[in-house]
Amino acid sequence: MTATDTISITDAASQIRTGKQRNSVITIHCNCEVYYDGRARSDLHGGDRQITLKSDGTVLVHGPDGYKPRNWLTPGSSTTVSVQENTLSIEGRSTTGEGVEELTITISTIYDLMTRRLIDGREKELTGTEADLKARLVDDPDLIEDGFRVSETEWETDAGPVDIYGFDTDGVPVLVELKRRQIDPDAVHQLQRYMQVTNADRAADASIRGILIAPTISDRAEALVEEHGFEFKMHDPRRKISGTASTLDQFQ
Amino acid sequence: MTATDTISITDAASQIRTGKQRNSVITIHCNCEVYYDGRARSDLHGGDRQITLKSDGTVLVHGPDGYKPRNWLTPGSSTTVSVQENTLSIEGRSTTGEGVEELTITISTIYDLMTRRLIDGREKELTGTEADLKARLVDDPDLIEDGFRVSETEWETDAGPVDIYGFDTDGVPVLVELKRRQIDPDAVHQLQRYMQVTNADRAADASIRGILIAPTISDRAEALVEEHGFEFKMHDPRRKISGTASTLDQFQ
DNA sequence: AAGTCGATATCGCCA
DNA sequence: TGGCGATGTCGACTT
Repeated sequence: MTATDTISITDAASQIRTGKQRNSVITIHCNCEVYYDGRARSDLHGGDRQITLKSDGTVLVHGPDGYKPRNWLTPGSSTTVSVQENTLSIEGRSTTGEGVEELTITISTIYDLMTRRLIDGREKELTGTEADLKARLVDDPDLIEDGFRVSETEWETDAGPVDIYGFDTDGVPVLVELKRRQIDPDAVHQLQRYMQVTNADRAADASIRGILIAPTISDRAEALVEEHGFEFKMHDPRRKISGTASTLDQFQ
Repeated sequence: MTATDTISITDAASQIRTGKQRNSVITIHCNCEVYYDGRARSDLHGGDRQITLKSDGTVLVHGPDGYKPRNWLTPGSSTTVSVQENTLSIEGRSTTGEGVEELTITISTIYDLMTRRLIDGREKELTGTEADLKARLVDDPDLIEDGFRVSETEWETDAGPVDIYGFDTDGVPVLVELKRRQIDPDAVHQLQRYMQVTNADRAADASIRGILIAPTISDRAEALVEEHGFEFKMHDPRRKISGTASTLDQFQ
């Protein structure tokens, strides 16, 4: 046994090779450098990281902080392991995307290593998405506006699909743009383009309304909303839709 | 010792608590269910996963495949560990973002567990980004167009910052929009908005050019480019910029 | 295969 | 701190 609390390079190489053969997930705590060349190029200096080799070829190099990996290879990559004098190299290669991507991990010290065959389905129930919001509004159009009548969802135009297309109580056509997050200028411009191509198909003076539905709106976006004569309605993607501040009470 | 190759719930709880106190990264291979409630809501059924508790509060629940975690909490979250009859619960809570987010992991079996203090700086050299491309074009404007003169980068307009603003050999103003990836319709619309607000500040008949620079362009985007009278120039973010197909030879 | 768009996007920059 | 755009975005869905 070695004096330090680490795993020998040769032991680690053996375990990694066995794990790969068994389609196991391999997780390592180590000190390493990482070089990446592909869509971009990066040099990650020496440091302690967690390395994950998934059974679908994914490679993740995580630091001790942050949501995103410091470096990675996307699913479908292939990896090889090799032993040098005092280092263990893991070289990954991906050709699934456009062009070749390569990741070279040079490990100087291995603190911990574990391999395990992980079996997991993909079943996950997720609610609170934009699709859920749309479904609820279609199911109960009064939430958009009293007497609103839905004509079509994902209504195709030359500028792309409109989330909800319908008519108000006066029979005036309405384009509805949904966002589960804050409305930014892009969202307003998107609605603006829908309005343009839609109006182009109609009499020039035909009236048509544009409504944006989201939990919040940025200042710049709000200015654009007023400029274009659109309307903004608050909503909580987790609850029922609300009107603007002045009409909030009716839904409380 | 137990007959199966697993770790006892109480042992695991002890190790996790100790690891958290030491600001270690904790990595677990286990069978678990995960419930999330926050910006959305999700139910992840039982399966084998890799769980990572980072020293900054980040929680990641990875399956055996894919780049993205099945569930997660962003940095700054706090976690508590508790032991039930036959399960180990890790409950995480984040209040850093807008609203509260909660993640509940119920572990039925622990296959492997390791904790380690990982020390890593944030130093990483990355090249091939849009910023790099812009720097190279500013450094050598002839790459954009022979005789091009850069006036400003990130030039602020009412529609947002223009990547590069300059003049061609005839003194005609040029707005340049850069993308390190393919030009999509959004990018063309973005340039269109810059053109609009810029032209609004000038004589209505003042000429001004719009150039999009990217490695490729989608069909729909190309149609928009022609419609608006813009120009598209190919570039390889890793190499030197090229002209359109007809002028490619001059750079070969 | 390519295009398009949503995301519990995350992340960094700058006002 | 909020707004805004880039990301080696990823991933799902449509054509």
